[in-house]
Amino acid sequence: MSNMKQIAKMARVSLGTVSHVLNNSATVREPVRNRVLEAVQALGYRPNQVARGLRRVKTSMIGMIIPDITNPFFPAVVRGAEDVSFSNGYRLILCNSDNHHSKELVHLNELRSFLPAGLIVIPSNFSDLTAQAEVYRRAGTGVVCIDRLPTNWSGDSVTADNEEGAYKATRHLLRLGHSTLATITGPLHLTNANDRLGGFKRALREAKVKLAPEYVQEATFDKAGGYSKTLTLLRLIPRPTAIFAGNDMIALGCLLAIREAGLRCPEDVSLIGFDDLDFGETTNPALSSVSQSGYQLGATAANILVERIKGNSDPPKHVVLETSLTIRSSAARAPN
Amino acid sequence: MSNMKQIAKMARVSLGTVSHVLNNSATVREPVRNRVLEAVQALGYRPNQVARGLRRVKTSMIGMIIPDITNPFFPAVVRGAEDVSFSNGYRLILCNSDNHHSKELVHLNELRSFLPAGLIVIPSNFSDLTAQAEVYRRAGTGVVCIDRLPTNWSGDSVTADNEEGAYKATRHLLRLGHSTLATITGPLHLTNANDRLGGFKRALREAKVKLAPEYVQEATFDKAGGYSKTLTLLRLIPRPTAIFAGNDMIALGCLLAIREAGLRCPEDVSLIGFDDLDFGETTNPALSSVSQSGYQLGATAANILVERIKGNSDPPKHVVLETSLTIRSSAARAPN
DNA sequence: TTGTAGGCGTTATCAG
DNA sequence: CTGATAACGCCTACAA
Repeated sequence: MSNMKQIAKMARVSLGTVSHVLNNSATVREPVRNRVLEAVQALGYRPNQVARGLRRVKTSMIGMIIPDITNPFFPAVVRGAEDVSFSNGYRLILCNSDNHHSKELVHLNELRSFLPAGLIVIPSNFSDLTAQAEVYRRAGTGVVCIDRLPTNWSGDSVTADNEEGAYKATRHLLRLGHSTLATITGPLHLTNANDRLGGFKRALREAKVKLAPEYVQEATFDKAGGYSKTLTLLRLIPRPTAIFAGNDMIALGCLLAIREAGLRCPEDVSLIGFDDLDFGETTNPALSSVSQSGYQLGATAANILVERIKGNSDPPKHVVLETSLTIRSSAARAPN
Repeated sequence: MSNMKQIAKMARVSLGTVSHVLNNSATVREPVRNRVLEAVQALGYRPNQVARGLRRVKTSMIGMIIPDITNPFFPAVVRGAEDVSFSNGYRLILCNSDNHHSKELVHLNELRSFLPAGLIVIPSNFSDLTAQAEVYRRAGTGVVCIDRLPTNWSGDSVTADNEEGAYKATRHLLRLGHSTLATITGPLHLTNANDRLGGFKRALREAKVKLAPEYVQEATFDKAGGYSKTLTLLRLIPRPTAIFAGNDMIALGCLLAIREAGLRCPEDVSLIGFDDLDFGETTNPALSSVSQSGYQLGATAANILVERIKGNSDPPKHVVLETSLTIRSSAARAPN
């Protein structure tokens, strides 16, 4: 790999001049400039990112910490972030926290020594990142939280409009004539799970539909959680005729449990999920779901970071992305 | 962030000594050594990875180039790679090639300037990485190809036993009494797609079952590909009673097309996929599929890389991972 | 407009 | 066993 010294020699200029034309840090006369550019071409020179990072005290890498890339909601988020990072000259370092705050902290701490230009994090359970983010901020490194917010978060954030999405889904159920509704939420210490519950409750309140506490079940954001809590719900009297699931994985568990209980979806119990993951199209019945763009979540976060890196120091941004209801066949009119 | 100079000052030793205790590059007397370690503790020192990388001409990052993290087979691969990388002190830089060889080359070229310790790549379409890999190899950087092999690849590789997996699936179909079989393959210039076709053909040959060329359809590795080629297959006379799909995404498309043609799976046409992705459990009918571990694919590759980094210079390794048949309900006895 | 030189934090070589 | 010191490749005052 060639370096600036070789370029300088070949172009018969000094090292500094090479740097100047490469970074436009000083106007260099055309002929000289051209000689440098030609040498760069000839040697296939590319700046050594590591040396540059050391000198600038900031590399062109963006750290991304997510719970688990294996969870089907996250790949799109990562892709969105990677795309805008890449097109702005940044690379993504991917870290999985498995939703453990301790692992998240390890990543946060260790990533610092890589001098990333910024950080995108989907907080783990019980996350409080105030202290760590402050360390980064002091080093001039932006941190943006997405999808859910850690406690006390006051920095940049991008989230979906979870409350509104849940509200729309619940209204849809209500309009279909359901009056015994239930919900299986994600872990309620997660802001997204909690906001969705809020939207669900608001819709019921507005429709003056009662909600007994047993009809709200908290689960983990996965199939197993949805499955077991659905079994619980289906034993209730009166049995709910509609379930709003905190996300599609939970909804998948619901579907399994409903089938196993010898009931039919949507004839006996209607179901709406959240996230609108790909598999929803091909479940039986096809899953109605609140659609949010994971891609946009990641892309928006990366964009904010790029702005911050460029020097934007506006007060923290809190972007809230729209959600919409995708109607398929898992929600139908309430049985009499 | 503290640095070695501060450690040295606090421990009243020279910079070099600090380096020696940190890297065990020389035996340092207990008391001195302890003073250093204490200072490290006290200041919460962590080596600056960027400076270290510059000096060593090698960072502790592993580059990973995959087609698209959004394709449901790849997240597990990435996770496997990330896990063993992380536990060995390496971080993963994730790049998406979208299966374009040109984008893959851009990544390959640009990643060099980050001085990665190694590279894991799932080759794109029509990939020939010989030249690039040679450049890396000369720099002492290992490159391991996984899942499918680029043309002329002679370096380290990890793949699934695609031929054997396809063979098992086809045998299963044969044993169920099918005699008019068809397959929808992935793009046949991809080694994995081609190997699967090979296994399919071998099973038929051994069973002395004829295979007319129209019963082999090549498609892209996705739902759309499976859908349109299934429509083609179902128009054939005699209509195939069993389809072996090149992967689960294709199988999903098959399912849709079969349904749309007014036929039933598995009563009218049996179906087996490849990859055994999560959604296969919840399609209707649940999808039988050849199971391969994406996680192992990634983890094994990372392990090879770690060995190479440690200095292992054995001849290229070609690890082939086992595949197994997961039987669910999409394949049944042939209709009379 | 161009060149010079110091230093970013580490590691490695080589004296002592 | 420990300490100086010179790189690694790049950027940026500052000088010329």
